[in-house]
Amino acid sequence: MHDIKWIREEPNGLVDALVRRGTDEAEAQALVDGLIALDARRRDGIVKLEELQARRNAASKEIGAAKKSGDNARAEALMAEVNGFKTEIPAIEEDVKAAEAELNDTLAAIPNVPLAEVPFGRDEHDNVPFEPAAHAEIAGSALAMPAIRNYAFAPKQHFEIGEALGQMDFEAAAKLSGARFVVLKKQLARLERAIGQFFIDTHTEEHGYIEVAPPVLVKDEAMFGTAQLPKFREDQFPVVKRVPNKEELIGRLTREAVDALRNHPDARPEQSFHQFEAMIRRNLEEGLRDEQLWLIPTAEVPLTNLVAQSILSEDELPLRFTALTNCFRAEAGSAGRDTRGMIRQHQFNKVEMVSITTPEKSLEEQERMLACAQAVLKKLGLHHRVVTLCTGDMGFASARTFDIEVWLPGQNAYREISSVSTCSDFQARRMNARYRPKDSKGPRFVHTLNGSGVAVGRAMVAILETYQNEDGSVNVPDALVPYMGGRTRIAAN
RNA sequence: GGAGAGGUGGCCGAGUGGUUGAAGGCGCACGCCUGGAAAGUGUGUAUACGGGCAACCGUAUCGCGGGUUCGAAUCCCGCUCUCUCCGCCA
Repeated sequence: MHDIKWIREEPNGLVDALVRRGTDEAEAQALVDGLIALDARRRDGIVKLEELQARRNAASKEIGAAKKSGDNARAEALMAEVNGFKTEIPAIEEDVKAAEAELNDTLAAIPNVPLAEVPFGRDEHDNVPFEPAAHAEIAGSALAMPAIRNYAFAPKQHFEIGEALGQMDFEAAAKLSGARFVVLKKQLARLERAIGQFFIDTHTEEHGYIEVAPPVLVKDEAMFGTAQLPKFREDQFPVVKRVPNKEELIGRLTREAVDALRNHPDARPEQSFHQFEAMIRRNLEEGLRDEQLWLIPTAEVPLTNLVAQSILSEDELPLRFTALTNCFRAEAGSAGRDTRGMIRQHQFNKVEMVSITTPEKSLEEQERMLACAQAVLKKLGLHHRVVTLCTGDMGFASARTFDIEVWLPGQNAYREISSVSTCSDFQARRMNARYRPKDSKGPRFVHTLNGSGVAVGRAMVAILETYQNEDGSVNVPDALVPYMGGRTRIAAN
């Protein structure tokens, strides 16, 4: 979410950012002009409103004073004057609210500004190689990049391997849940679990992350904070807890309340019951709404929102959280893509890293986080490369993103296995997450970063394809052997 | 799910319609006192939005939303969260 003050003062900053992300220039200009007009309308309203409120408050105080001194005539006169505001104030209030709501809705759908050094581009073909630089100090980052293995046979794809082992069952999953799910069995089920354990242990024990076990169902506010909502609603899985027999319930409760009032000794005239009934009904309808939660698409959502609505002290930063969770994605726009195998599922496990830092430290932290993600891949001996996403390929909330693409010999291709982003203060604004600088000049917004550390399902895909043998068995990478009960090889049975 | 109690500033806690943005205390900051420190003492100590070059001024905020009123922390309604007891449950 952008600061409207910044837009007001530097409208071209946002226009440029939108154009770099691929918006047509005229369209971007119109959007920004609209924002500025809404902001002007809102502020004009506020000035008028506050003027009236100030007069009302002053008069009310005088009324109090007049009544105290017994000057009833004066009190009456003031009350008559102030009565005039009773329609004027709410009308302006409503207009300010409407302008503000429209302004916020529009702002909420505008993506973050890419950092100046992010390469311009339209899509993933314009991404550029990333050269590892400043993050050599991270444990594991000194390990050499695993080489691409040579095979004396044609390497198979992971689903061919898994199905031949009898331990990866897409048909069973389809029976239970439909397309884009998988059932793992035996050693592959364990391998999946082992990979997650290994990742999270590495990040907590070697990289200083705090392990978190968060809810995977979250409220609208959390999804708004990390910017899945409102724009990407269709990509999410909603979970609704319905209020049963709502209409009947509201009717009954309203009747009971009205009867109670009617039977009250101080019951007022019949007319006031209708007003009362309307109010009760309105409140009940507001209060008994179906409860709507969302399945998280990534642990970024709960982890980042841990700091929502808070003011941290600078000493606490950086905060580094990690979690192993299920992730749920509707994959609404991906019909036909990656339909075979485990690459693109509605449900998968992922280890996520989230850092909360000061603005000064966020770029450095992003490289550190990238190194942490690379470290687990190197320990597994998985060849990969890193790219800096171009402006056109970056996510909505990101100011700069590095993708790690792991080598899949069966597919003969690099596939994304981790995405490491700094969101600058974009999410922090949405969730009002701030910190108090040491030289306290009032609170500032934190910077939030997130990165996969890494996707468990895709890591398993890479392991199966990388460590496959000609006989269909798969070697267990050394780092995972302890997590596999000492087993060094996965074979049928 | 049922019954009850409660939610006030960084913390504790007063406050049932009229200079209460909020007493008092603790904490914190700065000063005085002291050889230095403790004790003592004085002053200050929220956030957001809007206006102003600024000093500063205005508005809003006592869990959240709505209502009554000239005026609400205070009265009414709904929701929510916390605590206690009962029930149910992995």
